[in-house]
Amino acid sequence: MNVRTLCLSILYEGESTGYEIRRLCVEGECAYFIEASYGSIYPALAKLEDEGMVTSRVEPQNGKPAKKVYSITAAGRQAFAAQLAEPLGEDLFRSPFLLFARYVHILPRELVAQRAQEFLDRMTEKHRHLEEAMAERGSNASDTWVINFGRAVMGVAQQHVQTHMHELIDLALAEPNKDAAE
Amino acid sequence: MNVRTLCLSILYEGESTGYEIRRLCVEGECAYFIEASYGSIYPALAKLEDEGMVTSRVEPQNGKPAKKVYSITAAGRQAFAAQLAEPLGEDLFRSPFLLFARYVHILPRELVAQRAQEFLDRMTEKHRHLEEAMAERGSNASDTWVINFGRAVMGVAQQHVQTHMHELIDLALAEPNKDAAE
DNA sequence: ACTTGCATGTAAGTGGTTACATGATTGG
DNA sequence: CCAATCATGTAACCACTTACATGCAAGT
Repeated sequence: MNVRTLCLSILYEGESTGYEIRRLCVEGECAYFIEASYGSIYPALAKLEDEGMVTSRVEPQNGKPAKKVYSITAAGRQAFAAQLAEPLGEDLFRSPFLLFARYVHILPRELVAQRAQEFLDRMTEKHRHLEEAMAERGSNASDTWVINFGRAVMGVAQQHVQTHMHELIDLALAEPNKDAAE
Repeated sequence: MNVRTLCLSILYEGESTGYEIRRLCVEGECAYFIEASYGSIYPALAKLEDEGMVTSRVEPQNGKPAKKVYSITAAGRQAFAAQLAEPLGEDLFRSPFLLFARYVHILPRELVAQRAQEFLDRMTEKHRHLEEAMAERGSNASDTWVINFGRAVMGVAQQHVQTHMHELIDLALAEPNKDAAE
């Protein structure tokens, strides 16, 4: 979905700031994987305030710059629920690596090995992250459901790459003469 | 990646037209899941021709409008390979349904059941599509690798939803009085 | 008569990202 | 002294989507 809805969903759970919302998405607890930058979050929050979906208060901090804490309003909650009731957009999976993988036969073996390892590392990291999220907190039941879905999917993805990456690497071009160079 | 690279990747395998490229993506064989509309494909092809990455020839057809068949050039092949050698963008998975799922406790049971079913149907369809792609054609080894990855992931995704969707539905709001209405 | 499929393309709009601007404080 | 973290925001840019414009032929 869009950043607007993302903001409402986070504020639905409790007060937050633009900075924190961004952190939640990038490093974050957001198990359903979405990313947003400041350049989209701050304008979205400002617009939501304009529309009366959220309110803000400035909270000074000692040693740190003041922060603008946003809270969702009744209208905001209603708008969010209405949004969820509307037909959902399609789920999309975009993988530059899988495009890369289709052309390993024209690429040097070394590069393929490196990219495959990087892909595996990212899968492993995401899986580990979800395992952690599960173990840590007493999240509510639906959050748990979402995390478990993610765990299941990431689990096989990681395992599949781990056990089959060498097959992909073997399809790559013979590495350009390394010994001959020296 | 971007539409430009997408076009090069398809033309790398053989001649094609803007119309066909779009069909390949939307309905298509493109196992690594990407979508693009005419509004992005046609300009991308025109620009690639400007840059000498592709050439085109107009092919009249009887009963159908003439089509513009594009072919990749040596420069195009080189540019594509160079593109693949560059650091890959991150794989991203965006699921409106998983956002929806986190808030089932504030949504009517009927709606949740419907959306969950729709989600399952889409998973099943995608999985079936990959199974078909595998069975059908004598695709090359790297394409097969990519399809197998997709099959593995889609397989568990589908199965997980199938076996656990009722748990999610049970978390929904009690359905608003239906019998009382009449 | 109307819709669907084939086929190409443009213009306007959207929903973002990247980079910049600012500034205080803490830690290496 | 420099980098990083906290914190907010804007402006320029980008890729892509949606809707429009055009047109012919075959099927219903």
